[in-house]
This record gives sequence, structure tokens and C-alpha cells, in this order.
Amino acid sequence: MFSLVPTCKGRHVSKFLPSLRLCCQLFSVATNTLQFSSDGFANENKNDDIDLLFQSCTNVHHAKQLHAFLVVSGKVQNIFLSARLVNRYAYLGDVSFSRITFDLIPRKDVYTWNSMVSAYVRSGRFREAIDCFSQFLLTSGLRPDFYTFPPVLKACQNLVDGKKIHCQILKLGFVWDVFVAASLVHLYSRFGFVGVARRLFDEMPIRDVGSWNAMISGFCQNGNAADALDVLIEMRSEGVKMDRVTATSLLTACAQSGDILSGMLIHLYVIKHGLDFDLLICNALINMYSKFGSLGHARRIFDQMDIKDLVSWNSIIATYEQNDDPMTALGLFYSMQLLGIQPDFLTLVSLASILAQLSDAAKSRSVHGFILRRDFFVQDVVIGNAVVDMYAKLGAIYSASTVFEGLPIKDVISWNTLITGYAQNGLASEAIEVYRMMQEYKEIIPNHGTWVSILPAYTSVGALQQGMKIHGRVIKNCLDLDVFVGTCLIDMYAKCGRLDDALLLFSQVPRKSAIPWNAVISSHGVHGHGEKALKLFKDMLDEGVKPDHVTFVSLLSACSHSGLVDEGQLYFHMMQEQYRIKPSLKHYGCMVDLLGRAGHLNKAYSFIDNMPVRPDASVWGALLGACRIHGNVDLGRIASERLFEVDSENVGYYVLLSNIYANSGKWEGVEKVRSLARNRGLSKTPGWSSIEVNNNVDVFYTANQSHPKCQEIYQKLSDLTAKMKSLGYVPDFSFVLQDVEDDEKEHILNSHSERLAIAFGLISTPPKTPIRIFKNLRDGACSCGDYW
DNA sequence: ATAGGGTTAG
Repeated sequence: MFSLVPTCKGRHVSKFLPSLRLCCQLFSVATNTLQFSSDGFANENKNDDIDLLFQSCTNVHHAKQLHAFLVVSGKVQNIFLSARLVNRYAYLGDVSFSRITFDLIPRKDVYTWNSMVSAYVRSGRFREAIDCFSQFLLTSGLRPDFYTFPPVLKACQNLVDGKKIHCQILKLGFVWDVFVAASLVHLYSRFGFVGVARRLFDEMPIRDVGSWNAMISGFCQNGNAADALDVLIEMRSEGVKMDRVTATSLLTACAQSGDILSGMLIHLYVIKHGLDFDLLICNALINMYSKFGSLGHARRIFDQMDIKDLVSWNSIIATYEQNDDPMTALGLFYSMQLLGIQPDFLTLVSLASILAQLSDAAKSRSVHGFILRRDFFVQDVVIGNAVVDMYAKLGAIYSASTVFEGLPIKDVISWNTLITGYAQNGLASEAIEVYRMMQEYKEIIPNHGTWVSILPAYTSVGALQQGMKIHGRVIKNCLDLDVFVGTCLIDMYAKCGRLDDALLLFSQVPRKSAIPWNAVISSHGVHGHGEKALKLFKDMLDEGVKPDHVTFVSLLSACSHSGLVDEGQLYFHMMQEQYRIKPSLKHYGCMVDLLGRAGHLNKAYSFIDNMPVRPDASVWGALLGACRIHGNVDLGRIASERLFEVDSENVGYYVLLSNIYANSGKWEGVEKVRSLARNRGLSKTPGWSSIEVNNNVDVFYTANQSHPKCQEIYQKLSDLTAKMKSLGYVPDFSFVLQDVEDDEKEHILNSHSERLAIAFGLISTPPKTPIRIFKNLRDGACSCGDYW
């Protein structure tokens, strides 16, 4: 027996009941009093009841009940009712049921087809919408009407498709319908064809706010806020008032282009016209203030909204997620759950990033599980990419790659995310391998994100020739003037020892933002050209570029590498007084390094004591490094004790301390530190040197024996040593930090990774070829992403 | 009964 009462579980019963009662009443109205015939309603004045019947289906479950009822009572034969089901299912977010219903309708009319096309458009399945429309034209033998075209135009994802549709519209003579014309205007402005959009707009016989909005929003979606604002001025001068749609589009565009002034003016307009409680406008405002970094404004708008929807929640959560406050973001997510609001895939995108920021591995895995259970991976690529990124940021690169493998849809960003993941986890050759695999997929077109992810990987192994190949491709794609790609290239040339080329590139990229400046200042600092770094900083100020916190990290570290103590202190004050930048732990670390390196160990120590924030491992590490340089065992011991209180996991610091002991011949200290590290399950990150010969990077570790040319390399080294000794070379054993005999020390010196790489370079290249050796574990070297 | 212009995103 067929039941009319839907089962209702959970906490919405009280909300649910009235509509359920209404639904039942209407079912009885439908069964008892409505007369159906094969071509429509006999009783015309009952249409209102039919509307109510459909509208009372507020979830897919209701719709299925009604559907079943229509099937059982045979009324599904009525194509109007079936088409309405198609619409209703789409409205409730289940297009697959729309399609099933649609397919079962035997004799489809234009309304049926229009309903199916718009069902696809409504749920964002544009490709299927276009396919359905083509099927309509080819198989139905029916003539589309002017209801058909607006959704179809919206579904066009490129101008070629759009132009085809435009031609069909011209042939059928629907151009002057207000809606069709507005859709065409929107199409052209969306793809940046300002002139065509303009001409069509000017030719429209009737224009309302909607027509203006079509043009303005098209420009906004094309990232063209300036043109959109020009059209706005024109629109207002013709006496047409901005409405909620105009405001929403423009706010979004201002957010994207960073136009704070216009954004706030529109906000004022919105308040003045009483639109400040409109849901969509508020959502757009939250988003805009979030992009401007004004968390307070975003939050105030959110708190004052009396009706909030899922977009509002997602927006406010993303606001905190993207402005480095993952704790607050997570708290908001919990409040949302308490209110019983179901998260969608965009909520989960933010949540993945939040948990990565909090490095909460356990919660991250449960987020992954949640996404799997809800089948969100098939909904959109974005969510898959977010999970890959989450695992990569947590250092679980194996999980990241497993998720990547299993993604049902992969786009170029998925690949970029995995490449970046490997590169940032220190696995450059894996990153390079992924990039190689990506090139086997013809449909994946690399974009600027690809270059930004692969260039640092090449840089980190010193693969200059490979990197230059990418530089070539970048030029071909006209992306060499992109700030981010350009900065990666500058960083690459600089790290590979070609500062001149780095500077040449720097002179070509747009440098209104601090990003390329940060890279070029840092590069000079790392290479010990402190004066030049200061000169570049001065140029930056002269060109009116505002330095940011990264600039000062680069600058302070440049000062410390060149012993410019006074200058460093001056800039540390300038940063706070003049630029109101609160020093971060990185800045404090630089200052300790600056003082310590120059030998002012006690000053450095008291500087740490006077810090207003709790020093972290990097600050103590800087002091420890300085103690090593100046052989101060006592302070070194103090620094390391404090250091291991805050971070006992980083091997680098154990190595430093053990080197301090070794330098002063305290071998029992060395042994103690080593066993401490061993007991904590830590092993030393091996140092390596690499050299690129014939487009191939060879990596050498100390005392490497596994290289195919091993024998020749050691032979070459011993020849060279003999030659050097005959010219008066005496090995300096102070760099050997092991307690062994002198001939063993000489062997250790001879098998340093740099020497192996040089010897390999000499035997593998023709005479007079420049040999460029690249080392990991470089002091003060940062990765490219640190510049922005 | 179906239609234009609008918010969140890796």
C-alpha cells in the first residue's frame, strides 16, 4: 500500500509538520476534486492548488512522494505535470531525478525540453545543458522559443559556443526579446568583448535595470571592475538606480580587484538605500571585507544579519581561514553545526585548509572520511584539490598522492597542488617526476601555477638547465612578466649563482608590489652582498614600493650575513616606527643572528631575554649557531637547553651543538648529544651537493660510493690532491668534526660531497666548461613561496 | 508551467 506520509527523522519535525499537513490536504484535493484529461486540466481554476502542491515539496523526499502518487494515479501521463516534476527536482538540487523523469516523458514538447535544459543550468551542469539543447534541436523536430535561449546562453563556457547560439537566435528572430538580448549582452561582456556587448546593448529597444546589470555583471565576472564602474556611472546618469543585483556584482568585483574605495562607496550606497539587510548583498560584503583583510567589518556584517544561509557561514569561515585565524574559523564551524546547518563541499574546502593550518592530523583524516561518505569528490575538483593540499601541508605527502591518484576528476590545479606538495616537503625529484607525468596528459594545459610549483623544485636541486627550459616555455606563454612566475625565475637564477641574470630579469618584471623586491634583496643577502641589498632596498623606497614584513626579514638577514650590525638595528627600528610592522619571530631570529654572528653573543642573549614574545626554536637556534661560529661552549649549552624545551625534534640543532663540542675537542660532549638524538629517534638530514650535466642532475652525498662513475671520481680526486700538495696545499683538519687519525681526516675531507661533485664535473665536461655546484642545507636560504 | 542580471572556491 502506498503511503502518503513521508517518514520524518531528526530534529526538524516541528518545522516539517505544517507543510506535511498541507501536502496531505492537497493530495486529497488532487485525488478527489481535480479532473485530469490527457491534454490538461479540465478544471482550470484549480491551478493554484497544483502550484501549492508542487511548492509544498520542500525536499527531494517530498517530491518523490508526489512523483510516486502521480505514477500510481496515472497522472504522470500528463506532460505538464511531469515537466513540473523535472523543474521541482532541479529546484531541490537533484538533477539526476529531473533527467529520469524527463526521459520517461514519451511525447516531449518545447516546455519539456526547456525545463530539462534549465534544470541543468540551475545546477551548474553547463556541459550537459548544451548537450541537451543540441539533442533538442537534432531529435525533437520542434522549434525552440525565446524561453529556450537565456539558459542556453548562460551555459556557454566559451565564446565559440556562444557565437553559434547567437547565430541561431538571429535566424529564429528572437534577438529583441528583453531577456534574450540581456543574455547576449552578458555573454559578450563576460568574455571581454566590450565593443560587441556595448553595441548590442545600445541597440536594445527596451532597457531595464536587468539589461544594465547584464553588462555590468559580465564585466565583473571578467575581472574588469574598472569598466563595470564606468558603466555604473553611465547607468546612474540615465536615472537608473542600482539594485541589489548591481550592488552584489560590483562588490564582488571590487573584492577581486582590491578596489577598497569603490567597495566602501557601494557599501555606503547600500546602507543609504536600506539594502544592508539583503542576504546576497551581505554575503558579498563579508567576502569583500575578508579580501581586504578587514576581519572586524566582515564579522560585524555577519553578526548583524538576521537571516543567514549556508553561503554566509561558508563566507565567514573562509574569512578567518584565509586571514590566518584558523582557531576562530573552526569555532565558527562548530557553531554552525550546533545550529544544525549541514555543511556543503565548500565548507569542507575551508575546513581542510583550517586543519592543515592547525596541523591537526587526526581531525584532518576525519574530514577526509566525511568527504568520502558524502561523495563530495565527484561534485567538484576543488574539494579533491583541497584535500591533496591539506595532506601535503601536514607533511603526509604519501596520503596526498594516494588521494590524488583516486580523484575522479583531475585538473591542472590538482597536478600543481601535488607538485607543490612534493617540492615543499623537500622531495624535489618526486615533484619533477610528477611534472613529467603531467606532460603526458595532453588535455592538461600548464598554467602560471604550474610554473610557480615546478620552478622552486628545479631551483632546490640546482637544475639550472631544466629551469631555463621552463623559462623558455614561460616566455612563449607570455607569462614571464607575471609577478609570481617572474619572482620564481629571479629566485632560481640567484640560487643557481647567476645573480646578474636574476637582476636582469628583475629589471623586466612589474615591480609595484614588494614580492620581486623581497626575492632580489634576499638573494643578494644570501650571497653576502649586503651593501647591494641595502642599495636595492633604498631603490625600492625611492620607487614608492611599500616594504612588507618579508622585506624586513630579507633585509635583516642580508645585514647579518655581511656583518652590518648597525644598519640591521636601524632597519629593525625603522620597521616598527615607520612602517608599523610588529616584529614576528622570524624578525627576532634575524636580530639574534645579526648580533651573534658579529660576535656580540651576550648582547644577543640579553636581546632574547627582552623579547616581548616567547622565543621559539628558530630564535634559540640563531644563538646556538652564533655560539658555534665563535666557539662559545658555555652559552651554546644554555641555548641548546632552552632550545630543546621548545623543540626537541629538529635534528639540525643537535648537529649544531655536537659541532660546537667537536670544534673545541670535547668528544664526550659530541657523543652525549649524538646519543640523545638517537634516543629520540632522530637521524641527521644528510648534506648533499649536486651538479647538472647534460640536462641531468647528479646528487652526491658525503663518501658516496654508489655513483656509476665512482672509481673515476675518486681517481680524479686523488690526482688533484697530489697536484695540490705538490703546490704546497696543506689540508685544514679543523673542518673535520670527528675524533679520528689524521689520514682518516684527510679521507673525510676528500669525500665531502662538494668535492665529489666537482670531480664528477671535471671528468664529465669538456675543458673550460663552467662548473656549478649546488648545495642543500644553505644558511638563510628560503623557498620561493616565502616572498609572498 | 519554462526565461535575463546576483554571493562562498583549490
